[in-house]
Amino acid sequence: MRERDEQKQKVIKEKAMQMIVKLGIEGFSMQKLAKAANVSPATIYIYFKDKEDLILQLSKETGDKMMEMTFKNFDPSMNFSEGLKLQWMNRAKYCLKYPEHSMFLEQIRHSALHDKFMSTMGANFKANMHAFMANAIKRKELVKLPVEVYWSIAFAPLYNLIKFHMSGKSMGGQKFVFSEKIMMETFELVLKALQP
Amino acid sequence: MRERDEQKQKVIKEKAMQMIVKLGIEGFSMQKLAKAANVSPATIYIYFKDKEDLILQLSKETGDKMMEMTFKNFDPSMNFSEGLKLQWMNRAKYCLKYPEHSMFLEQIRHSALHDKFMSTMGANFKANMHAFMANAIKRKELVKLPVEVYWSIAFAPLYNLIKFHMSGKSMGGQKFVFSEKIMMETFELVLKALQP
DNA sequence: CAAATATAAATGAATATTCATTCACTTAAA
DNA sequence: TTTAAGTGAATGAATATTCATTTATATTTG
Repeated sequence: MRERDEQKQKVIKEKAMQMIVKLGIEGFSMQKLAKAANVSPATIYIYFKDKEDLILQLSKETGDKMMEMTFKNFDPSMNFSEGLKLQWMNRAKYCLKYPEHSMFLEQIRHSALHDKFMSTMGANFKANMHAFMANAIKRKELVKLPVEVYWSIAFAPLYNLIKFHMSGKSMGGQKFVFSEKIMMETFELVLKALQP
Repeated sequence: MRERDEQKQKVIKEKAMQMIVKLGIEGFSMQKLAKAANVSPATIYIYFKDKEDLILQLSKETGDKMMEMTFKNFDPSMNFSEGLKLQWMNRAKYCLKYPEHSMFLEQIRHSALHDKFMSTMGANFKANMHAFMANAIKRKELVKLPVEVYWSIAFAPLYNLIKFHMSGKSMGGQKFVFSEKIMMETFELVLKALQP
């Protein structure tokens, strides 16, 4: 019996991600992928049921790693400003260390596959965040508000900065580069909004 | 000489937008569009140079209308909290009145055509926003900060709420419906962050 | 005023390419 | 020797775009 060449699967996944990031899902095809990964189109079908399965598997792995890094060293019982800051740092670190992965996830988020992807995503992420919020509100370190409002203020600004950074420019087309200084300046204002 | 049936072009554009919103750019094709709009594929090429031209024209028109509504009754010399509130109201109104248009623009924003689209977009939008910021800072109604930080705090939370609303759910997959109450609650916190 | 002409709109079928996927086959190694 | 990995070429459907015609109508003629 011949063994699977796991290296081969790795190359297929890497090239698939690169291709989706560069060309969008609309520009991604199995035949182009086969060429880029130096395998026969048929080989891809040994490792993945079909195109959708390939993209979903890739999404799940990437999403899991992102979640793992986001909650590294995090505990829902943490003091609010510390806990939020840790999450900002973790998220930023992930996006800057793996820009390709985070751009890939962004593509998935805006594709027709988004729902199928989300249904595989962590339920304990939700639990974690709720516990963190509830603790912070009880300790009067956070104003009382709906989760959606909380999330929108606590994280949307960070993701927006990262989006500017990724595209290399902000709204007018002006150049923009992310820095810890800019991030912390933004963080302090967000904290001001959320603290009682 | 036979005249162009402008109604026909209108139907083509409407169906194109619907199709892109429903299926994503990756699921959009000229032949499917022809069928949906009840015209011959060749007819589309009378009105548009090619597929890209069609999408870009549609994007430009949609983007222009969005900008127009966003800055309705707005003046950069307005008092800060009033001016920002007006923009929030205008943006929310646009997204809720034309959900299809705003979802379409969201698709374009995350497609390979995004750069070409942005290059056609308003330069006076940039000027407007800068003037508004500068005035507000001078009057000490807004803390001094880089445009990117300003934008990320001033608008990203609103767009995030709208995104939740459009998808009908928030982060955990929980149901979510936008309301003016929720919006104003968020707005007040954003204001707290941005005011000195 | 009506018939003829000119012109561009509109078309359905065709083209050449690319797509996802499968098949009959070869190759490596347990 | 057996088993599954791996293949290149094929399949049939879908893709963007064009072609040779037909159709409608504004203008020009008789």
